[in-house]
Amino acid sequence: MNTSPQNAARESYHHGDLRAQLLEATRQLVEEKGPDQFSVSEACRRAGVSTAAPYKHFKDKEEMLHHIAHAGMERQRQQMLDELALCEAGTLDRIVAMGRVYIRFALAEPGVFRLMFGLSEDHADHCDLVQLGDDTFCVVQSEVAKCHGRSEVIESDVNEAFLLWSFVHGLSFLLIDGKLKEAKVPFDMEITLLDIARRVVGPSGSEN
Amino acid sequence: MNTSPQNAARESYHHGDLRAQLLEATRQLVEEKGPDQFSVSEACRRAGVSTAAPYKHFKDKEEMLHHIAHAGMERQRQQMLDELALCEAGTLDRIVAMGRVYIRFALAEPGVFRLMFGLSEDHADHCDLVQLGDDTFCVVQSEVAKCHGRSEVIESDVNEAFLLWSFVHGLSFLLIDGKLKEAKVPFDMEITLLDIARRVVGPSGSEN
DNA sequence: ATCTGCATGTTAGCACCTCTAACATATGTT
DNA sequence: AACATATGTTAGAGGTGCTAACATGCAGAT
Repeated sequence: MNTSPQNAARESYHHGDLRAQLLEATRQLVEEKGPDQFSVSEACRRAGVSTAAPYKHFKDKEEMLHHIAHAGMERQRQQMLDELALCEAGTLDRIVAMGRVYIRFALAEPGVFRLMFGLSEDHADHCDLVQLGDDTFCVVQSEVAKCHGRSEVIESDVNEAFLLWSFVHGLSFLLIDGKLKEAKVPFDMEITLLDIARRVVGPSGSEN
Repeated sequence: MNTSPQNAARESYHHGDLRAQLLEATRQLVEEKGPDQFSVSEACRRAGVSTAAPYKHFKDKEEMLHHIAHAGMERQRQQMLDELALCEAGTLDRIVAMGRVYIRFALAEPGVFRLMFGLSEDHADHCDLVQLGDDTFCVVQSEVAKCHGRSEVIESDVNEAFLLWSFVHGLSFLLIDGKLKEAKVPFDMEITLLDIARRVVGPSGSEN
């Protein structure tokens, strides 16, 4: 807790803010090198501590990454809520806005985005991540229902929300994996999102 | 080249079929543990050779995984062509069939599927993977055009094909990541695919 | 048939990584 | 002041990717 807890060079034996600084280093490295290439050692180097230090704050490497993924989901969710606050209620614009935020987040933080969804889905332990994702999904369902003039979510709303989610999720991955560069697909994000919203939250394609 | 190149216990100094056997072990491990958890050492153990042996056949770990991803793409592509051969030309069924194969492959071989798309998109080196993906994507474009009664692919076909790809890609990942378990989305694959095909390769949602 | 070259296996070892144990130092409670 | 606790350190075990140097066997030239 000396002059500058930010700087690596510290004068006191104790760090003062190591936990937060390790998490920040982890987040940066996940972005720079990708979740796979992240190493605890490198985060330690960046924070200016020994390689054993993190284990006073985190159970293991997985737990560090888990925190990053969790924070990412909360950031993404908050961005959605912020964007929704700017749109008129019950309009397709709100659907488009959520998709825009989803994809914008993926493009802005591809490393964290990959972590959020790529992190092992091994049942428990990560149930808070699953919970956060579900919460966000529920917001989408609710918006779809409102577009149809309903205040209650019915099964077809769930279905349409899930179609929308699949689409933006897939588009996000194709974009950050660069699959659309070579395939020379000329597309405008805003138009595409509106197009999809119209096609999905519109006249149904089948009786079901 | 003795009695059984399959069995780990070999009598001769030389293995006879190490390259193929290492690739098979790699494929198995990628499925069992996931691409991240795969280790060359373990593949060696499974093939019954020392940890240095693979480097007579492959440049590095990355190259081994690359082969698995490549083989996966070819398998997926072949499955698509096989399935297409069973469908009547110019029908939506063909679109549905391709989506079905895509998702079925992801569910059957999630490890390889992740590898196919998760493997570093670092420019060159993997250009053959990109090429294979593009080839498959071109087939989708062509099928979309045929559904519209065209023999030539025009820009709107590319766009619709890309919407379809995004959707099945996203759905595949959501499924193998188990995101749809907790969200209790009740859906029938065949109906959903047909639904999407109708919505996308149907009346456009916007003028563009 | 033998010699010799090359492909393909081995062991040894470096550098790096995760994580633990044992020890050191600062902090705050009594 | 004494002590318990939190949080840092060094040392090291065990795993991993990969290379260098050496060993073995196959195959073609003489």
